[in-house]
Amino acid sequence: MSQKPAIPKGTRDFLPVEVARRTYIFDTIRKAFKTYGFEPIETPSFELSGTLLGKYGEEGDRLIFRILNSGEKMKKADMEALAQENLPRFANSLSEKALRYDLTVPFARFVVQHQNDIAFPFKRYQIQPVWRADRPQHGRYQEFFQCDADVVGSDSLIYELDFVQLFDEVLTDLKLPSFTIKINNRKILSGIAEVSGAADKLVDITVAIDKLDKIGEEGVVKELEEKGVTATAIERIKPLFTFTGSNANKLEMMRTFLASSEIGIKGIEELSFVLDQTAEIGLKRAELEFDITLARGLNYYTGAIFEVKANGVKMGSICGGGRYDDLTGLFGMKGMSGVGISFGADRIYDVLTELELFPEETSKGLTLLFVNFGDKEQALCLKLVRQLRNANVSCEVYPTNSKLQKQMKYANDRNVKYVALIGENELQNGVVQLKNMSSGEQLSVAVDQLVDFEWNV
RNA sequence: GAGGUUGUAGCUCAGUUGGUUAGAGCGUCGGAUUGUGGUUCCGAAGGUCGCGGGUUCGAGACCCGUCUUCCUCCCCA
Repeated sequence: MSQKPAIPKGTRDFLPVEVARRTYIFDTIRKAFKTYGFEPIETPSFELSGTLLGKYGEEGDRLIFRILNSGEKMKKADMEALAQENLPRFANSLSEKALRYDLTVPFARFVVQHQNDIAFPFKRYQIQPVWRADRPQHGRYQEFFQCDADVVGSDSLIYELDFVQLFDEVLTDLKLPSFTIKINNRKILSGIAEVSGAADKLVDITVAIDKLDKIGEEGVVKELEEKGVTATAIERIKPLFTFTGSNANKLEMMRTFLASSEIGIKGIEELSFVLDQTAEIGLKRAELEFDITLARGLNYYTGAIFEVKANGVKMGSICGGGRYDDLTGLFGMKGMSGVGISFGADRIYDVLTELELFPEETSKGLTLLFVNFGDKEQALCLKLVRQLRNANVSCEVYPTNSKLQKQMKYANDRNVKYVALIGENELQNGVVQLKNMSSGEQLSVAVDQLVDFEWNV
C-alpha cells in the first residue's frame, strides 16, 4: 500500500543545491552578527502556550500553531467550554504547548529567566525556524527561518545606528544591488495621534497610514472613518499623505507638525540622531529613508521601527525590527529597553533566486570524482582519495567499474568540478588524467603531485 | 479567519457539445557507443485524471463535499 508523498502546505523540502544556498545566506548573516558583537543563543522550538498567547495582538493568537495534548492529558479537555461555544477556552484545555511564532518573545522570556547569568546590555543573535498558521502566499510560508539580533538592557541610540549598518553590511555582502531601509519612530506616530486629538486611536491610525501606498489617500480616509476617527482629526492627519522630500525636509516638516506634542518631539530627536549619525558614517549600498507610513502591526514597538525592502522585486519586506521599551515587563522584569532586527532568510533566498545573485560556488558539491576502471585502478584511487581528503579536498571514487559514459554522466549530474581518470596506461605511467567538467579541458598530472593541484581556482 | 483560483505521467502542460484502449515535450532507464558528460538518433518503463459522493446507458470533462495550489484581504519575514 503506497501513499502519495506530500508535505504540509506552507512547508518545503530543500535539495542539496538549495541547502548550499541557504547556508551561504545564514553564514553571511552569522558572520556579520559576530562582527557586530552579538553572541548566539538557542531556545526550544515550542514554548508553553502562556508564553506566546496574547503577545502578538488580537489576530496573533490565531496564527500560533498549538500542540495537542497527548495521552492522559487529553482528559483535561474542557467539554463545558465546548458546549458553551467558548472555543478559545476549549482550545486552551486541549493544548498547553505551542510552536514559537517568532524569536523575540521567546528571547524576552529567556532574558528574564536567565537574568543572573547574562551581562547587560545583552547582545544576542539567534537563527532558528519559526512557525505561523498563516495562509501560504508568495514569500509567505508556515515554516521559515528568522535571523534575529537584539540588544536588551540599554536605551542608547547607538544600537539603532549599529542595526542600520548591519542591514547595510549583510545585504551588501549578499550582493543585493538595491535596497531601502525604511525607518520611523513609534513616538512620532504617537505624536501624530496626540496632535490630531485622537490619542486613543493610535493603533487604528498607524495601521491605516501604513496602507497609504497600497490603498491610497481615499482608502486611508475611508478606513479612518470606519474606525471612528473624527473628521477634524482626519483633517489634521491629511497633510501627512502628501509627505515627500529628503529625510531632512521631512524631519523639518514633522518638527513643525508635532511642535505641541512632547512625545512627538522626542521621537523626532531620536530619529534625527540616527539619520544624522548614519549620514556621518556612511552606508555601503543601502538607501535610508524616513517613512512616516511605516507602522508595522506589532504592538510592542515604542521607539525606532525598521523595515527593509529589496528594490525591483515583488516581495514584501525582507527584514524588520524596532525598539521595545518594556518587552521583558510581560515576564515580570521592568525597565529593560530592547532593540532588535530580523532578517527573513527565506524571503532573501527568494529575492536572490529571482535576481540570480547566488555565487557559482553554491551550486558546486563534490570537487573531484575518480572514475572506476577496475580493481587495480580502484586500489590506487582509494589511496589518493585518502591523501586528498587529508588535504580537505572533497572527493570520492565511483563505486563500480561501470561504463565510462555512465560514470561521466553521473559526474555531470552531480555537478562535480573535476573528474580523474586512472586506467591501465595511467597506472603504468604514474599519472592521472584530470578533466575540468565545466571547460572540458583535460590535463595529465603526476600522481604524486595531485595533492598540490590548485583545486579551488 | 473571508473571497477567488487551481489540480491529468517524476516535471510543464494538451485532452473538442459527456462517447471505444487518456496524449505530447522534458526528465528517467536501456541501446547506437568496451577510454570521455552536457548535443544527436532509436527503444522502453511510467497514470485508481487530487480524494469521496452524486447525475448519466456512459464522467478526465457536469453537480455537491473535501483537501491542495496560486492570488486578494487580514496580518507579517
